[in-house]
Amino acid sequence: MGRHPTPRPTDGELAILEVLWRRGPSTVREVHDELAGDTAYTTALKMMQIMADKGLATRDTSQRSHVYTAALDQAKTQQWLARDLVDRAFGGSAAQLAMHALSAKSASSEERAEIRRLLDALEDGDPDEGSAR
Amino acid sequence: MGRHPTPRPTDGELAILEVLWRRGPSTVREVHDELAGDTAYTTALKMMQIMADKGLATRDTSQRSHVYTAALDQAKTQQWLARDLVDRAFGGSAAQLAMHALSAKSASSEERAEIRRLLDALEDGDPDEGSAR
DNA sequence: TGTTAACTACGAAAATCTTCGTATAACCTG
DNA sequence: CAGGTTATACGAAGATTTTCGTAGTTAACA
Repeated sequence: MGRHPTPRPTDGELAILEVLWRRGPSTVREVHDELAGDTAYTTALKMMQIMADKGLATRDTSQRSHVYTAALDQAKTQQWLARDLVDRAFGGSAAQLAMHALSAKSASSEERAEIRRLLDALEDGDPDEGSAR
Repeated sequence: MGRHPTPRPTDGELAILEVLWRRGPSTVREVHDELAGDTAYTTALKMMQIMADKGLATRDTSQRSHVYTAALDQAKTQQWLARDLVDRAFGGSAAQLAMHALSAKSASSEERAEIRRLLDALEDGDPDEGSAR
């Protein structure tokens, strides 16, 4: 089974995942109704079927209306998307991505404080780790 | 012509852009030789032609061997990729992306210090801007 | 109970990505 | 200058993404 390393979700899939995260397990109808765009019902259906095939979502087919659930929670997915971009475009440096993101779109002072707290926590965690691999 | 909003570079295109950034303006042969994978010369050629069509790269055809140049420098591209991911998967919050990236792949103490300096600079720039926009 | 409504499955089309083979044209070299 | 080398152009195939229409099935209800 799933010998795939789980592919990166496409834009369309990400939009559906967002609905699943917000609503929790949902039927195609429920997801389709929340999707902003004006796509046909069967488009959402097909995408969700493909997502189940790929392992991006799981589905319960015990009822007539199948119920889909995101395979990974939002935080885990965000983490993996962040790591993926770090590897593909930032030479593996998370700090580089963090800084480019903050430069591109600045954060509120509250968010900045939160980042400082995270940095403090990392500081405690490993006082010095250099650019380990 | 190219009235495209400049599409996101694909994985293959990003690999080529990385070579162009490292080497500066280069011919297809030069890029192909540096590309890790064992793809055919004409594959690199085709991709670079498409990149020129899309506006990801420009090319000088005055010589027999055309010379390609990345349209955007690495920093600008990284900034736009970061912003793009922030919008697609982090609800527009750069801070969220920054934190997920740092959690997924921690940074060295030196990098952490650099991030603090950036935060300080942002602090000065706009003492308080909340979640404006 | 016979229609209508709601669902899933299937197939297919248009776009884009990635991969090359082949055809041509231009350049060197002896 | 002939023959081999190196470039670009073109076209095409297989995969994937996004989009639906249609078909067939199950459920609801009047």
